[in-house]
Amino acid sequence: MATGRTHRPATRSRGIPEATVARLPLYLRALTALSERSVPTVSSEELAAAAGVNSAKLRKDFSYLGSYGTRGVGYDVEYLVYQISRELGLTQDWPVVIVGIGNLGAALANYGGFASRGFRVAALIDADPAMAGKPVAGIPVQHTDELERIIEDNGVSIGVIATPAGAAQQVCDRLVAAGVTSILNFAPTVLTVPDGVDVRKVDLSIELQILAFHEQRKAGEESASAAAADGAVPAAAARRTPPAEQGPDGDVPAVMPA
Amino acid sequence: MATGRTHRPATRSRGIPEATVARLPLYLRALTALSERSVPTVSSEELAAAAGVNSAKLRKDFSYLGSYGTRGVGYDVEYLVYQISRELGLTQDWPVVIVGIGNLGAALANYGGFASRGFRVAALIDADPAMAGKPVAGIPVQHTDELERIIEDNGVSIGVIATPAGAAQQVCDRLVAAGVTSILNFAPTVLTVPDGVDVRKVDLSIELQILAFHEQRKAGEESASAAAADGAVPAAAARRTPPAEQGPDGDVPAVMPA
DNA sequence: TCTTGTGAAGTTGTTCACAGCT
DNA sequence: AGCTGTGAACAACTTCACAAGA
Repeated sequence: MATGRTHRPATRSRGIPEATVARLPLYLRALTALSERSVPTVSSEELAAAAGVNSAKLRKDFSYLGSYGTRGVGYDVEYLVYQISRELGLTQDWPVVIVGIGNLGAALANYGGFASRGFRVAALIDADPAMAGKPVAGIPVQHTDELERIIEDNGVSIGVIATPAGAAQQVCDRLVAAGVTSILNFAPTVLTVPDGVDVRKVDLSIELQILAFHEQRKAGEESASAAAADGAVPAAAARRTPPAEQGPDGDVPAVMPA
Repeated sequence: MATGRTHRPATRSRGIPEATVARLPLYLRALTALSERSVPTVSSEELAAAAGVNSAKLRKDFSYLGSYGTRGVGYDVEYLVYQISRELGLTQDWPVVIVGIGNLGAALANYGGFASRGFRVAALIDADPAMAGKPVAGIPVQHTDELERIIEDNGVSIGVIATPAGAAQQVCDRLVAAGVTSILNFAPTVLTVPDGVDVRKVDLSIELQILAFHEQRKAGEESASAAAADGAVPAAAARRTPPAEQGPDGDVPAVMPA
């Protein structure tokens, strides 16, 4: 379970850094926008600006994919779109199931960007028998009893969990047992999965807490942390202040692969 | 290391690593669960397991907050809950506005975990006049025209954007102009903000694409990347395969502070 | 004895700066 | 002349391994 990182399938670029993989969708989005405006080529500087990163990072990222640019000119937009899509596996069809069709599940089912790239909502699954048959985003909700059959019949390998926290691990176990090997978890729980299964998590509450941390720092910039380590709960401090000198820089995980 | 830790935690936390900050909410959740079961103390090993990290990392993380543990014993659950809450700024009240009350915005408004820790939905805002006055999650939706007044009246410093991509930047600009300094962005766009404003983003599509990347790797483990860099689109490859030896290890950003 | 707290080593990610190609 | 691609320096983060202390 430790780092079994000794695979080298010979050819150059096996082993794209995770940080790079995480940015490829960003580049792809920016490139798609350029493509729609029929822009033929783009420099690392321009593309980096559109994606919100710096150009050195972008060039380094692309260097892991191969030498797809032209010195003195830039990158061919269409070609890059294709290469990145291929690298991400978006040239194939990914059937996805969403489990837990509450407010969030319904929102996800309705989310357009879903279908836009290779992803197809193969089924919506909910534990509430009253939901069964009701269409959400044009797709009839099916009961949890059908879960295993649906996974098998559709060759689903990616599952989205949008259930309450209490049900998430159990749903996860069933998904994995049925053959799912990638899970996107919206439930506020840590999921335990066997090796070989990826879990990514999205947690609103965690994101807000991280923002609150920085927000608090902005507020108390010079007010020394005098009454600090004690047990005394400080009476509500000032909430709004003029923005501090500088926001923090650098990205942060919100994710937990297995 | 940097922190001179002799007797008084005093100026403890100048510069908690971002990676650590991002994990504090995770620890807090695990601790809260223990607290509810009236567990008095917990070891780094146990707590790490509950939070889904390894114990060395957890101890290192806690060491940035101060020496809150007892050697040979572990950590006092209640005390740690308080210390982390305080560090994250959750001992104060954070009024939050949600802009864009579509499927997702409504889901967020209904999300329970919201209120559970210091966060309070101060207002829901939507551009559709037909929505105005309608209650969502018990809170009446207000029109975008009111945005600036709402921010001011409630001293809001955290805004959540759940609008379509096209409207996000404009909404963001207005939020910032009105005094918001932290933004959680669900719209699939890169937001540009002035220094001192934090942006975190949550993007379903990006998460799925990252999963697809790893999923593709699992499938083609030994099929050499023969027909690789060419322009030829490979006919849909096998989709399901037995899990590979090892899932990838290490976390990945899904976020973009400014 | 047991578990924390932490230097030191190792790993991954970012930025610099410039050689090399068009 | 301009822009990519990349080695090398730097910075952040993680893991190791063990001394210190309850």
